Amino acid sequence: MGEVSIPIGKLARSVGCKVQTIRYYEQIGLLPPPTRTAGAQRRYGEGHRQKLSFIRHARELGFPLPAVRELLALSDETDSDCAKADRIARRQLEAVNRRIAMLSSLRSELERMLRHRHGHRIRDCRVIATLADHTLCSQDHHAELAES
Amino acid sequence: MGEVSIPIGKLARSVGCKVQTIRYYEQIGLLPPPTRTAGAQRRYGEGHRQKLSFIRHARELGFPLPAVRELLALSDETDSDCAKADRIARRQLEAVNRRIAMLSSLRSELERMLRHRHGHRIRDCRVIATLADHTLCSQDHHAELAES
DNA sequence: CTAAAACCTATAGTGACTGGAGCTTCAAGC
DNA sequence: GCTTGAAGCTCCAGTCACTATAGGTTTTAG
Repeated sequence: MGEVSIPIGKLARSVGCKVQTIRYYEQIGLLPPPTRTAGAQRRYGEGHRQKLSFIRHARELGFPLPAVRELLALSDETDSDCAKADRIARRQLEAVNRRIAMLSSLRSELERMLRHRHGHRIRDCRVIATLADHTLCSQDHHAELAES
Repeated sequence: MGEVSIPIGKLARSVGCKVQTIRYYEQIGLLPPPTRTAGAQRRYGEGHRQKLSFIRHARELGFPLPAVRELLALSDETDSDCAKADRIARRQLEAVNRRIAMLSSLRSELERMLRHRHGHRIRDCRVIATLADHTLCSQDHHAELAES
């Protein structure tokens, strides 16, 4: 009853990913190597499951692996370098806010479409225009196109 | 003054992506082929810019290309097959809502961290636990782990 | 003590880009 | 109208984040 210790296949099913993906994350140093049985099979504990689940969700949300690595570091960095953790958290928070803003406008547009659809035949669907809007961008490639 | 007609480099800068990415999207049939000059260089109009901008944002939000293709189809499908467009919109709306929910909880956690950080030394960072939470998942790999 | 299911390593393949080589076209300045 | 450098072209190789396959070993249910 000391540890949970589940094999890789069960872990994979529990977070909804492939077995190879887990081994891949270990290989690139994103997930710490688990203990092994005498026959060299991987056995995972609850900590691993949480971390892996976090990684999968972050990836589904479109965070690139470097960002995931940073977010993971935030919780390991318990209080070693506060300023650094603070910077990371602040930057990721901004990224999260931008994503939420974009998703919100896409959501209203999809909702509008579904509402109007009931009244049949919706002329000019604005789904594209909604997300094409630049005002919520990370990069400032705005005013471009102005010159020449 | 009939059309806008910008070259590929300018288009790339205006949406913040690489020139090659645009050519790649054309190659896989995501972006319609533009007109060409006598010397075979691509010239784009405003419609292309909007579509491309949409694709980039959708990708940044983590939508896979097949989903992007569907969303693009929504606006082309002006009223040819309402029922189909309706299904797509409904399904994508659910995906959007799940994403927003996950991002919202990640946001509160990051905000909490930044608040507490001011009072120095935040013990146990819960960023991981926040996104590790399965209740917002698309897949139902929940109750797994129960058997055996 | 089997035998099927799950695991192992190693390597190759895929999707979505990204970069580079080698050549051509465009457009700004003379 | 000519030049010349930036930007464009095609084609192909490389990267990132997985995903699949081959060929063999370990676990575990019966």
